[in-house]
Amino acid sequence: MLQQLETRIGGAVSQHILIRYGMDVVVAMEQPKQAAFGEFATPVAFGLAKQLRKPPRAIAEELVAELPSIDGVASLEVAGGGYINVRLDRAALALAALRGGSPAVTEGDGKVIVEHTNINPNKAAHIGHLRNAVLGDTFVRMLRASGQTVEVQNYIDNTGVQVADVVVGFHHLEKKSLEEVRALVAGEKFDYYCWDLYARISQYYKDNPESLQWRKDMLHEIESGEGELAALGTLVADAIVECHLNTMLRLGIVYDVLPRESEILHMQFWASAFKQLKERKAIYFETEGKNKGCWVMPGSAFDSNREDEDSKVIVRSNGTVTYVGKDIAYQMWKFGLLGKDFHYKLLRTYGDGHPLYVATGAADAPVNFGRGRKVFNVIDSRQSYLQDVVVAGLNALGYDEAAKNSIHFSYEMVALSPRTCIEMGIELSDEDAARPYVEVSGRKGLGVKADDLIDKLIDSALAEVASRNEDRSADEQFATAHAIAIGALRYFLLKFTRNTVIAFDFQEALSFTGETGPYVQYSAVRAGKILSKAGAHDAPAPESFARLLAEEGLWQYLLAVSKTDQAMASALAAGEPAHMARYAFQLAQQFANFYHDYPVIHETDAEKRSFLLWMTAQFRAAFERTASILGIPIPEFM
RNA sequence: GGGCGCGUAGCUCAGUUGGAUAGAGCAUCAGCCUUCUAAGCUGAGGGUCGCAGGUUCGAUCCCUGCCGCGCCUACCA
Repeated sequence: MLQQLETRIGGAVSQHILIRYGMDVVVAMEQPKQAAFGEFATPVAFGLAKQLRKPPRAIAEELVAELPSIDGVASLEVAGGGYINVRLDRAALALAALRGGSPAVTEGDGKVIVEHTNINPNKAAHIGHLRNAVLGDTFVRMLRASGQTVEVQNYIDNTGVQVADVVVGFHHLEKKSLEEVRALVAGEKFDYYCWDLYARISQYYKDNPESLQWRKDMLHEIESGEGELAALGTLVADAIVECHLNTMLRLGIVYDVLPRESEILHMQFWASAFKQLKERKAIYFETEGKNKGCWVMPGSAFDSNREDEDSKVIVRSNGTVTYVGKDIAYQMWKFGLLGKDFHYKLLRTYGDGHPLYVATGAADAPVNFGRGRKVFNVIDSRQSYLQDVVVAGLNALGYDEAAKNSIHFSYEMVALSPRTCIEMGIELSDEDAARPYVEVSGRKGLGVKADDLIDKLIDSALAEVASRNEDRSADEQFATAHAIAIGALRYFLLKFTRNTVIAFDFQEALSFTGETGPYVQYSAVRAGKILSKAGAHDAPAPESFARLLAEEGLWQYLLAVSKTDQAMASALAAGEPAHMARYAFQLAQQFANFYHDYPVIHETDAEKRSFLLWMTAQFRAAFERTASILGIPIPEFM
């Protein structure tokens, strides 16, 4: 509601400038550095100064004197060299909050598709995958909270090189039969087993380059979809997908549909895309040079600085399509531009009844996916070049709208701090030890597994919870520890802006104090505790608002809880879940101060006590809304 | 070589389309638990916003050059 007020004030000033000076300007509203300057400020007079040939301060004074009164605004003041500071009508804001201002919801005009996670189904998920999934999931929650219809896709590359490599490992290195691998799948931590096997086969290739032929042959077997080895590939990939879904579920991350590469192949999505690309001359057949015999996209199509010689191979000389080619087909499908569709079957139903479908070749479940208006691909920034090629493909096909609405929601990688590498017993070269971080590598088996990290967080939280809450049952303690682990992990991954490389460090990730998820949870729990202890209470008397809000501290707290929508709007506009996380932290800081300054339950002034309880409830509501957008659960106790 | 990104306190990072005295956490030091949970609160120290120019009334932010670092630049994904 503060959000709407800000827009309204900006609009009123803009309107007045248009009438008074005949100038159409956008009035920027900002938050003053100091609370003493008021709630909003605009430097609009500075911008007008040059054109009006008047000092900014004179213009500001003119504006303040002539502006008609604005609803919800108590006063306007000129400050500094020409700022216009806005002071709000405190009681009016409180009254609006009491009546329950509706959260700002933008009307969605079509489905938004968010694709995230996309882990190769050949080994356990690691910390880098978690950043992708948590960013994607949080962004989805933000979009949904703002009223948009969102479909969450998790693409499964179940026929790619990485799966083939692990199958090679099972077949050639371990000489295991389908049945033997089936037994492994039924056991514990199959994804961990594959993690090690993948590292082994990668090393084996390195030591025995001639064995790379195994990989080529295996890819053919898997792509054909027939025979024992293809069955082995399916077994491995499906089992690992289950592991990943379970890992993500621990963090509250769920999906709507899993499109799969195997279906893209078998349903010949690529053939349709290939036909269109050829017809529209988006790609051409290279007859000379290093790419002779390939279908390529000219470099100038996806990068204006490139020469056409820097073309990107889409179809190899042996006739097989590259990943980018398949990705173009998949992206076309997302917009409903391919003229083909998957069929689906129900893969699982989540605890809350939410169904998850997986793509299949034959009709089964009567559901539809795709046909999005806007598509966000959550993919790390190392793949920006490939994402450019995909968009260029859409452009070349004449799908300008789709190209414009294809958004690479990029983020930097998660690396490991040298200290953490040493803790994990990873040997570092002198060169690596001197760097600020060390890149993780699935091939080397170098990385922090997601489940290990979650386990470690739960253990650490449980020790703390148990020592503080001896009277609680083991189940209750565990539930809280789990919530704290999720809160700590999700907040840790969200507090960095997207283009910051995270140097993962156990000590920082396991911290529960300071700017962390548990700090936010702790504040929310404390607010809940006050409310439950106070029991039923009446709404505060509106007549008391003016008196109580004259107290600067209380006014600042009311402002803080009223800023959730603003934080959301900012986070959404910037595409930065980190902004939402920061707001959650600031809210927690505000509550910590409130908690310290006002002994709510012990307040003797009845009117004030009623108001303080109401304020506590406002805090609690803001926490619940914000935490749920961040996917951070609030435990019953801490 | 080219493309993209980064460089802000001892460390890790924010910094709202250019705006008022550049912020937070950690770490360090000094305080605060018979009062709704100390996973907390208060205070202190700590800055040439990589360097040099330019644009502007005003630059951490925009432009140019330079220095340092990272990623990408495959008929891998």
